[in-house]
Amino acid sequence: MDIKNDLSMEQTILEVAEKLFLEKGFTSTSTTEIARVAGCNQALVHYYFRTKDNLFNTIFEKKFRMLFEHLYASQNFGNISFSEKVRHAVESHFDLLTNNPKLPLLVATELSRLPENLKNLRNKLQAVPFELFTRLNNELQQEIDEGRARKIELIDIIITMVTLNAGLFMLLPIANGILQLDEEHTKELLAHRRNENVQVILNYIKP
Amino acid sequence: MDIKNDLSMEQTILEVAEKLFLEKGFTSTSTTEIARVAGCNQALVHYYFRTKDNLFNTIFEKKFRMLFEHLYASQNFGNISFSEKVRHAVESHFDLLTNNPKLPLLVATELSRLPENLKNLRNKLQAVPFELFTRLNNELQQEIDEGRARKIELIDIIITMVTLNAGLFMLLPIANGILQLDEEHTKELLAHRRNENVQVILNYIKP
DNA sequence: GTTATATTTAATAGCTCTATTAATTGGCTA
DNA sequence: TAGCCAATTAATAGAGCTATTAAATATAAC
Repeated sequence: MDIKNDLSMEQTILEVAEKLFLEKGFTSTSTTEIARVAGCNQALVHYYFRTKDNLFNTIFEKKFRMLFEHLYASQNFGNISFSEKVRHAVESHFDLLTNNPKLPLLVATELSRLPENLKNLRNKLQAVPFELFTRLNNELQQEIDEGRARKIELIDIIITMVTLNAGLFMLLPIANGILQLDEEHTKELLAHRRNENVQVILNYIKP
Repeated sequence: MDIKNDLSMEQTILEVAEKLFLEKGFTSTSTTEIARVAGCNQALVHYYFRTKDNLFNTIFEKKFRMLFEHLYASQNFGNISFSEKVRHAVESHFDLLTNNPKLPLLVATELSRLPENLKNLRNKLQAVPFELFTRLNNELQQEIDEGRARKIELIDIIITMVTLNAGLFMLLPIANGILQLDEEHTKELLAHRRNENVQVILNYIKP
């Protein structure tokens, strides 16, 4: 049905699998369906990746790593004010999710249901760069000392940002269904909420 | 293994099914396992509920309805200030999720993957009580007019509250895994975030 | 105590899924 | 062209799942 050409079949399988896992989760996606959509025999999926678990973990690890490393990477900016850094972090995180709207739900689902996977992932991730965390913490402390922020913990800012942004994308299909939004209005809603989420965080920090 | 007595077997099956569906989702839960945990023959599950879909929908509809009706019900308070009403709504929503921590993820997962279910649910729900929405909107307008709130839409307050609270519970297992929290520290985190989420919303509204 | 009714079980048909194995095809090289 | 290796397929074992059917057991009614 969905045969792709001019890509190696191994790559095609990976891409099809990623799409299907994101749409339907691990359990509801079968190697049989992956093969059907990729346009190859089902045994080929196992030839390249041996097990369904292997295939899934290959994809999942890459995506999970991306989410995390993005959080660090989005903070490599020098000479702007703290609140501009916060704005940039929120927007950058939001944009990442806009490009990967189904990822938060997949991550939440698969890690809730198989917490032991989280242990493996945790070991494979580079540790949270304490240097970065410390630096941001110092900047925040300075903001507080100079009266530009209320007394607040950095971790709470991060948790608020992540739950707010990821929560929106995880609940978006429901909001769409209830509010009966078409694609155009969904885009508008997202553009609007991007600004609102920035506002929520900035007001949260404001003294 | 988990045989329960002194309840009708039909009720036991319902309770076991609810627990398993919440833990593992629809697809990963089998009627075979439900029967095993309930301590009865697998055919009995189908005797009472005919299909797995039926059983799931019975449970899911009840839970979904609860989530919605709670949102309305938590707003039947007369003589307190608007910001106290907001605080109460956020805390009450948070507490509901504390008692049903796995529900948001189940709802998000199953409705994302089967959007047609959402249509059925939508019809079965009582329509959003416009009277309530209008009344709150009027109160908010008055707050804005009198300078106690900045110019803001009611729907944005609601979206912020729901994504913030539900997002936290959906991501909690991940936070637990990453931060290595035991049960005690998880409780502390939740108690803390309950206050923070109130603060986030109140600051979001503040002029 | 017998009969009707509700509850529960055993057995099984019919699927679909994962994973493996052996055979087939196709391209490249010597 | 023969031979090697990678890519691909056909076939299938073995398992689990849903749903149904018929039989067995318990419960209540008369």
